[in-house]
Amino acid sequence: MLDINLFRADLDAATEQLKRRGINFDGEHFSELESQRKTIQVRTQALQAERNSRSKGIGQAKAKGEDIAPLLAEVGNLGEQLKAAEEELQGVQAELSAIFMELPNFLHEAVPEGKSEDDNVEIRSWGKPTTFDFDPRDHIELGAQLEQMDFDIASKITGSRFVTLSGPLARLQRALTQFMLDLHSEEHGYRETYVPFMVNSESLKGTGQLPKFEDDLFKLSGDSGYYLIPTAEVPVTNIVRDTIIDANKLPLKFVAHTPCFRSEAGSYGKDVRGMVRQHQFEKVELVQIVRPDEAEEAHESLTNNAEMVLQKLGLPYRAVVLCAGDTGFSATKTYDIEVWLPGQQKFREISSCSHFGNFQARRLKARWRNPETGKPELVHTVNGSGLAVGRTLIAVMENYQTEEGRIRIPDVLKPYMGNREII
RNA sequence: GGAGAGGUGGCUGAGUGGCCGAAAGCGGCGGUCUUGAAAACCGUUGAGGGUUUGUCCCCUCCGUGGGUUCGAAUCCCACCCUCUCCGCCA
Repeated sequence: MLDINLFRADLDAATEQLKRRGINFDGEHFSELESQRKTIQVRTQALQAERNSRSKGIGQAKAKGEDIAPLLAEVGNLGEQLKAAEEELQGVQAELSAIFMELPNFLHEAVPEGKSEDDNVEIRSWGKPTTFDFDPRDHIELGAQLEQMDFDIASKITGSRFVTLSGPLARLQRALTQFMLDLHSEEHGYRETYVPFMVNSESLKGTGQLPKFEDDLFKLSGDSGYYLIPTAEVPVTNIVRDTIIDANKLPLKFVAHTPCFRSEAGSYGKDVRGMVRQHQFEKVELVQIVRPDEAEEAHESLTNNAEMVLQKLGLPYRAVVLCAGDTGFSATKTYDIEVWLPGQQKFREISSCSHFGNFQARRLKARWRNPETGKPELVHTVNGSGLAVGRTLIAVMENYQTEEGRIRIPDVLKPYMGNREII
């Protein structure tokens, strides 16, 4: 959530910021609500103060054994006035809060202007797109030929956008997961974390998926109100919701492997074939909770941590900074890492690393105690995929394929594959 | 699923209608003492918001949401969570 004080202090500047997001903020409506809020709040608090002092007076009179009947009569309809004022205030505050809950984060000044992913800017690349002396197959064909990846069976079991893996290919996905978890926990200093795969709506509000993006989520029936997680970011970041963290505990660095569930509403016709866009997929997620002055650096290093997975796997990739129109709701700046997929002859997103500033922290009430001020202040949050396991599996399959349609095992995965060389 | 107990400040824990934002202890911070440290002693120490910039005043918060009352941590209702026992069960 954005800081309402930025809007009070300089409404024009705030409105300008939102324009970069393509949002026309109704400043007049806001100002009107704000002045209402001010008036009503002052009145409400004055009434509360009066109630308190009169009640106190009655208490003291009673303690002295005086007759309190005249004092009670004086109170009159104060209670009713107060109740009305409190309800009015609540109404205005709810309206303001609803507006702010739906406003996206301000963009970092380094974010390039632009409307779609075509306007993202490459910042670096690693490796060269893999070349073959035969026509490379895509993962769908490879998986089918190996008889270890089946979309038809999955659609029978459940529906479209699911997959079954079997045999060595299923193990390869597990190997990738293990490899990533080990790399980040042993070499990059993240704490391995296991979390619930279902969350309540408070957690989803905290990280920004709700209230605006309910359609992208799977909600459980029944009265729990729980949702399947769209990413481990939700349960992991909510670890620090409603807490004040000691300065010496920061930064907190978590790595978690979870399945992710996304309804992919609005993506009909996109990546309908194959494992690129599924309702269920595995992901290893990196989350950092940091001091504000260390956030930029944390974002860079977290992105590097994610890239290291691809380097160790020997998969060519490039990193881009997302343009204004492509940057997600809660993020102030996002780097996407795109891996080379020979089957599509394209770079495809395999990780998205975002810096949220204090946007999530404000919703989460996640704070740290700044030793310099002695006061609780909002932390900053940074996270990214490290990596999307399903897409990494695809990338390994397509980049490591042989002419016969088999898959060589990257060196770093061999220990996790019983030293197997090839599938 | 059934029966019972309980949710209070960073922690432990008192508080059954007004003098309670809340005892006491621990912890934290500052100081005295000390060559230094410990101990001891003294002081201090919740969060959010409003008004204002007059650092004076005011408001809210004792699991959450309602209610009763002039007045609620305290009484009533609903819900959530934790613990114990029984049942069922990976």
